[in-house]
Amino acid sequence: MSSTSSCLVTKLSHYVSLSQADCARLATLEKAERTFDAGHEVYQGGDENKDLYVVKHGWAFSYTDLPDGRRQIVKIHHPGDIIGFPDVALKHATTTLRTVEDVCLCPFPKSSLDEILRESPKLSALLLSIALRDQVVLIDVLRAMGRMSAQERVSYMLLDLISRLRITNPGMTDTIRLPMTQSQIADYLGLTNVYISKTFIRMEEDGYIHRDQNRLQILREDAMIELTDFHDRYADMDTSWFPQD
Amino acid sequence: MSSTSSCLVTKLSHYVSLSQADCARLATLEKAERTFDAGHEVYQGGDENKDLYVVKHGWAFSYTDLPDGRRQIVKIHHPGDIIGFPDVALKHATTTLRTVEDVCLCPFPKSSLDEILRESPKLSALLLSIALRDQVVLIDVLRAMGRMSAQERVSYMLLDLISRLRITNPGMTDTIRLPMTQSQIADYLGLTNVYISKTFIRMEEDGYIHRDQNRLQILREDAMIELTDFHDRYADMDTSWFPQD
DNA sequence: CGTCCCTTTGATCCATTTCAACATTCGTGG
DNA sequence: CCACGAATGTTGAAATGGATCAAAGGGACG
Repeated sequence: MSSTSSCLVTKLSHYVSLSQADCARLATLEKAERTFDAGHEVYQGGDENKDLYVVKHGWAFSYTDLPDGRRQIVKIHHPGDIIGFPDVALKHATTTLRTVEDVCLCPFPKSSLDEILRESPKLSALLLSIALRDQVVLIDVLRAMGRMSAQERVSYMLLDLISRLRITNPGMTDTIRLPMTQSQIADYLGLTNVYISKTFIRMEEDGYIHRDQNRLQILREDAMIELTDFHDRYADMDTSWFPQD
Repeated sequence: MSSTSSCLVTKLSHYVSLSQADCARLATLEKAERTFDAGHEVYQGGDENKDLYVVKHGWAFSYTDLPDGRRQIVKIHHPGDIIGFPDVALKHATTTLRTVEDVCLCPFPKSSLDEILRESPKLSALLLSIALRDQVVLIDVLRAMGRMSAQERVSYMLLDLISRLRITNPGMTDTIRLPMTQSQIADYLGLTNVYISKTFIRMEEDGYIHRDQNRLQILREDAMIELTDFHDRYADMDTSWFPQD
């Protein structure tokens, strides 16, 4: 299995150069493979926490429901992402994982982390950094949810998505495929499907975006960056303090 | 320096038993000590990221502002907490740190983490778990901000605070000291100070809470837990997969 | 005892929700 | 290849939770 076949290695080596041994360690995480249809629930909140997953292709998301049915999507997963990482700290899954489209996932057991922590300080530092960077991103989302209007939130979401996709896909320009429904976008941004529709229409009229099928073009990225005070958290991390192998 | 003098050791050994060597490693993080007056800004978002801090006593919080002044408080820090952990992944601080009252902090350099990652797999696993658990907590906050009413958010905040304080303070019953102003609570919950006032009054009338000076008693904890579908993320973590020293 | 900060109160306003109907797209089987 | 039904998106009217604004109380502290 060559390292180029692994989205995870692609994503992680964007930040720091990895030894052969470390690449091999990561590759073993993607040994197993399972495919799921669109709209399938892979595991549910409350389930015992057995596996983590690396996304090979397709989009998925994690969500929680309140008892009365209100739903909050907390994370959108793309190829190369590790799913279920936060739940490693706890005995039971805190979210439900649902596919957006047909998806291929690579499950691996929590205990694989044990080996990494014992044998590769550098990879440990990288995993820790990813976890901490994801915290920063969650904080950005929190800021959006707590203090931004609908249009600002939508803008923030689009900027975040395109920044993430650019990491593994450097050829990307200003157009993204957006396979999620407006109801799902609403559940991610803490709004309603109706208001997402109205906001998209408004943003299109105002020349911020252009929609065509499920493709979305960002026309005024700079204006949206200013509107939301957006910071790209993905482009680079501080790896200067990492232990050397 | 005995281990009982360290809030950090107290907090961490709640989850897993630590070797003498590991306790000593943690204790060195708390060697230095600085005190700050109430309402002081210790560092600002955008500053170069040099130190982390362990809280020795007093409350503080981290926040970000939008360019037009809207503020979001993203984390409230208590004794034993590590401040600035998420920013380790990045070169610059993403939030500003402000004290709520007189505070004593122990600064230590990022590079101390390097030593821990190289020398103690178990402590590395614990730090990683803390980071991941904090992600779960942020997800809970996100759910509250995205989908809960004002009264539910206030309830969630109070339950979260009391759960955290119970870790280092097992004698705690149902009454907490709440040194934050209503404006600060509003900035944490994505509301306004006016509406926080109205919500507190309503909750007091309805018999959920009782206020006296800056002490707050939770009268109907069970009802509030049900109202918010609250889960305690602090009481225990899954340490079963940790490497042994 | 005056000043400043915090909390409370009430009136009014507005962004978003809710509800309901209608339009469009898409997948599926006949 | 078309017809159908289900899911998704759009539209408009009415309702509402929380924001905004402004003024008045209350407490702590010099």
